[in-house]
Order: sequence, then C-alpha cells, then structure tokens
Amino acid sequence: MAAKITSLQVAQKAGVSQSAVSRVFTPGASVSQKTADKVRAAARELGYRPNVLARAMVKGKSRIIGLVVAYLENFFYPETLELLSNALQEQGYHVLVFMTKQTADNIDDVMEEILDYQVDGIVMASVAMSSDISARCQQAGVPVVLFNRGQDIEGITAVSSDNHAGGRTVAEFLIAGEHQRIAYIAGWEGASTQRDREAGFRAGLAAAGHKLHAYAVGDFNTELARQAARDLFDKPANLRPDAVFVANDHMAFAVMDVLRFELNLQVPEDVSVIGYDDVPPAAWLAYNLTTMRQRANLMVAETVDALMDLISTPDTAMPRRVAIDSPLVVRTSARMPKGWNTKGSTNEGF
Amino acid sequence: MAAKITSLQVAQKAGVSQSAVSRVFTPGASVSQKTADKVRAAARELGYRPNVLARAMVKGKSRIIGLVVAYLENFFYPETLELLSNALQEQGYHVLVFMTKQTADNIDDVMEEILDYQVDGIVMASVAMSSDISARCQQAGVPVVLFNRGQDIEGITAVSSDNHAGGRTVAEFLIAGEHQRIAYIAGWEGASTQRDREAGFRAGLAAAGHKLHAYAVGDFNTELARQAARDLFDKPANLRPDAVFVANDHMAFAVMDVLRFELNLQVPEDVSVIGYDDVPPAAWLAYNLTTMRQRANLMVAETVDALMDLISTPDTAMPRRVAIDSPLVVRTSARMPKGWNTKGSTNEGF
DNA sequence: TTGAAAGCGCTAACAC
DNA sequence: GTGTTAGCGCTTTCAA
Repeated sequence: MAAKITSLQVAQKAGVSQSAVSRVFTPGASVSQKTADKVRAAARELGYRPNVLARAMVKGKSRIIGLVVAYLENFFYPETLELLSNALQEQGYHVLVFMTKQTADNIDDVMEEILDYQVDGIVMASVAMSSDISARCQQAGVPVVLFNRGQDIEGITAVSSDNHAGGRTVAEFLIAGEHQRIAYIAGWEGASTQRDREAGFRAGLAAAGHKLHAYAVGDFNTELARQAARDLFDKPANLRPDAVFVANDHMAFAVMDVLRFELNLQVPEDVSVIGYDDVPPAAWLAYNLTTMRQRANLMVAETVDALMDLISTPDTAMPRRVAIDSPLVVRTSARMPKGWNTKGSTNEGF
Repeated sequence: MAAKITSLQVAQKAGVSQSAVSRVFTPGASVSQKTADKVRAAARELGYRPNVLARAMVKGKSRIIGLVVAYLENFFYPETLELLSNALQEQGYHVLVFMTKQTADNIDDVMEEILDYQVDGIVMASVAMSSDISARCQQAGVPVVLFNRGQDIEGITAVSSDNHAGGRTVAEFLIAGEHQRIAYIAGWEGASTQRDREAGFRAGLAAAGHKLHAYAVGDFNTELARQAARDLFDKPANLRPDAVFVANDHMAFAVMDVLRFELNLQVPEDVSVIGYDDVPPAAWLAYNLTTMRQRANLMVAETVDALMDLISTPDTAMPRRVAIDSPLVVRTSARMPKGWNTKGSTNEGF
C-alpha cells in the first residue's frame, strides 16, 4: 500500500508551491497556463487527487447529503433513492444513507449522527419530523427537505404528491364505475400521505353523496393489509365491498392475493382494487393494478432543486411546500367506468 | 443559524483545555471522572458534538464505506442495501452511495470520486471490477469487497452465492420433475452470477444425460427477457420447452407474464418456471415462484465481516472468496417431482 | 500570478 | 490526569 499523495508532494515534483497546486484544482482560481500544465502533469504522474474531506474542513462544506429512510421494502423508495442519488451526483453531491426505524428517539439519534458528518443538507424520506429535530437542524444551519411527507411545522420544506387530490380522484373513478360498497384500507396513521389520501378519498365520496362502506387499517404493512382484506371481504356477497382503495401499492398486491387466492374473488369482476404509487410491479400483468402514480422523477427534481436553493442562499431561500400532481393510471384491476374520459388520467407514459 | 460549536468553546465553558474535551469524546482515553462530568455538562449545554470530518482528517479514517451499485430495479439490491447499511451502522460506519452505469469508463470515474472521499472501504455490488481499478484501490490502501460478483483477479475479496451449485440444483429439480425440453434464459454475460448459474445448470443437465433444449438471452433486463420468452415459447406444443430456468427472478416475472397472458400457457401445467434470488415478489401468490434463494443476510454479514477484517488488519487479512449456500425454495411455478425429498430445499424460512 | 503563512476542528505525542 | 504543541491536507488571505 503506497502512501497517499498530497498536494505538497505534487508541488515539489512540479517545482511550485503547495498553494499553486491547490489553485489548479480550485475551479475559478487564478493560475497561469504554464503552472497549471506543470501541476497537472505532476499530479497525473503521481496519481494525485484532492482530498475531499480536507477541503470540506476548511470550506465548511462536505458536499454530502444525508438521506434518512425507514424502509426500502416499498419499491417506491429504491426508485427514489436511485433518482435522488443520480440527480445529486450531477450536482457534485453524494448521498450518505441513514436507515432508521420510525420510533422517535431512534430518529433523534440518527439526526445527531447525521449532523456529525457535517452534511450540507438532509433529505428525510418516509420519516416524520418533529419540531425539535427541525430546530436542531436549523441551529446547525443544515437545510432539511421532507420527501413524501407533509408537515405542519413552520418554515420546513416538504415535497410530496397531491395526495388529497389523488384520493379524491380515486373516489370519483370508483363512483363513475358505479360501485356501491366502497372500502378503504388505510396506511400508517402517522404518515401524512395516509391521512391526505384518506381525507381526499372521503371528500370525493361525500361530494357524490356516497359514504365509506367499510374501513380497515393496514399500516403500510403487508401482513396487516392481508388481515385487513380478510376482515373486510370474508363475508357474503351482498355485504362485502365491491371496491377497495388501498393506501399504497405495496399493500394492494397483498390484498389482491388474499382476494384471489384465499377468498376466490375475481378482480375486478367481484371487486375493484386501486392502489397508490405506481411502483414497477403494478404494471406486471399478474396484477395490472390501477393506481395513482407518484411521479418520483418530478418529486426528486423538486427536492434537489429546493435543496440546492437552500444550500446556496440559506438566508433568502423560502421554504417550499410542493405537491406534485398525481395522475391516475388506468389498468385492469378496477372496473372501467362507461365512457370514462381520460381527463387527468393516463394509461401509461408521463 | 447559530455558528457551529467547537471543542474549544466547550473547553472554555468547562474551564479545561481543548484536548481534555477531545479526550472525553475519545473512547478509551484517560480522563478523570470530574473533568468528564464538567465537559459533558458544558457540551450538552452548548449542543456540542465532535466533528466527524475533522476527526477523519487526523486519524486518516473516515468511517465511511463507499457502495457502488448499478441499479436498484432488481429488488435484490434494495434488500442488500438495507441490510448492509444497518449492519455497518452497528459498527459505526455509514454508506456513501455511488450509482454507476455498467460501462467501464464510468466505473473508473466513479472509483476516483469514491477515493476522493477517503472512504475506509468499498463494496461493489452488481458491478464488475477490472484489475486496473483493483490496483488503484490497493495503491490507495482502500479495501474492496465484491458483492454478488466473483472475480478472477488475484487477492480480491468476493462474496456471492454458490451460483454453480445453485444452477445445478435447478437442473436436478427439473429433471426429477420429468421435464423433457428444458430451456434457459440467460442474464448478462458480463456477470459472473450469470456465467456460474448457467455453467452449473448445464453441468447438472449433462450429469443426467440431458442437454439444453433451447436458450435465449435476457441480459437481466425485463424487456429482453420478455422477447426471449416469445422467441422460446411461441411455437407448437411439441416443440416448445416444458420448463425454463430464468437467470434471475426479476426476469422470471416478466417471462411468466408473457407465458400466461400473451401465449395463454399455464404455469406449471404447460411450463415450469424457476428463477434465482428469491426477492420478495417471488412469494406473492400471483407468481409464487419456485426459485433459488440468495441469502442476502448471510452475504451481507460476510461482506461486513471481511471488510472489518481488511480495515483493522490490512496487512494480515487474507482475501476471501465466499460462496454462500443457496437453497431451493419450492413454490408452485414448477411442477413438483414425485417424492422429491426436500434435501437442501425449503418451503419458507431459513 | 505566485509563495508564505494562518488556520479549519480535531487527535496524539510529549512533558509536567 | 492534564495542558501544550504539532500536525492531518487543504483553502485562502496577504504580500510580493
């Protein structure tokens, strides 16, 4: 193992000062062409590259973004992570991953750890934020953006889908499909996404003079979702729902499995199923799930944009509350309303 | 935004020297209880925490592990990432993510970037390694472990499943199931996993006096896998395969969709399908895929163990070549051999 | 344009 | 056990 090459060694080899070397590797510093050439030659020969950490120390900027994420089982998050990491890489940043459980003190610990790394910003995905933590980051001068979670804390930037409108659209679609007994399987109550989807859904039903026929909680957990499906559907045909909106796709797949393979129900003939997210398996034909798409690409773009804004102009950047439009992706898991115009909905594509 | 708190400020507040503060936060340093108490009190009051980057500078250890990964669409990788990140967190390390495309020069660039961060180690998942890169890391003194890829480069640590044995097991299972026309849909030829699975599979067939009835390449890509399935199966019943081993689950789902929904074939009555990985959707009942499990938990444990070994004793640690045993998970996508004893296979669980 | 010098926040000898 | 001192590898004044 050879020792690490420092700028000083390059300087000596090139016959210049150490600070000259630094300038050559500092975009926009003033160096003569001649010096630059000499230095680059020496650097190449030695295999020198500037030490990012040392640079971070003196500049007070690490070019690291901390990402806090609770679970990757829901395929929406891997997708997000890939998009986010790529987008950030393009801006010269990198993602340091912190996994956490949802419990509050765990998150507190994780936040402290994150701050220890002097990250330039934090993205919290699928994780709630207390005002304590928010204050802590504020105090440390580290901008935070919430991804796929809304929050009522003042001054915090949050990027999510328009879950309320999304829930409402589902209600409209189901009603247009002439469903009579409409059910809802909820996600985890701690999540704003769950609350907004449900509220929008209920509002949509109410607006058409309908009300929820049945309700169960799945907590964004497949096993609980499965149980919820049994509770709701293991009944005589005239009592059981003829449609169910499941708060995310991850649960919806489990629900469809129970419906078809445990209860011998046809989807959508016996019951229509609608999910939320449009994760990749939703398009797999064995499910072919009608669902609300979360436009991860746009959500990530907004997140990165907000972050860059907050980082470059911490004093003037305004906190944003972004709600990306969420289109309905019509597939075959829900009965198609007669003459449903595809306003705001889509079969595929963006 | 308050300024960042330094150890010096804590020292002043506590009325001790700056190095005393440092000692308090250095496990195993010698400090009196009294000093420690004073310092901790002051630190808490000020909200002080040591700057990890500064510590990294002087110690030459960043406690950051770089993870290079090409894609997260194959659900095997998110699972890995979650496991890896958790395991590393327990050891006081964190994962810095670098996404890359498979192309060689891209990887070169990514490696340089990684090295710039002074990572203590690198995990390359689903990414091949050239001997150039290997040499570069060696020179920089940064240990690398290959995850889910073998490699013939000398002295490099690689952790994967026993893909050869796995492929062989699939052949045995299919033959025991009295299949006559056995096909294979290959993954990307650049991947050792693909090559080993195929070699093992062919060896297993040969050992029983069988040979491959048909072959197509899916490159670990769903669209190509779909096309491969059409090429192989869109023929009269007596010509088409009655079983297919697909090089990973990700492709196997796409293949099953084509079989069932485009070609109207029954699985497993008309054709048995076997995958590799045992990603979560393999257990979803709509697929219920018989597959070889990659024991991600064990693979990750080995990876972390090897890494810690390499980091703590760089001079004496031996490169490892680990091949984790890969059990067959019998579900319903392949015809069950009569009297198949479950030696080495499993229905669920570990 | 360039070099010398002063730190960034911390750890690790080294004396006391 | 504790303070003093010398860096870790870099960027950034400041003079020249």
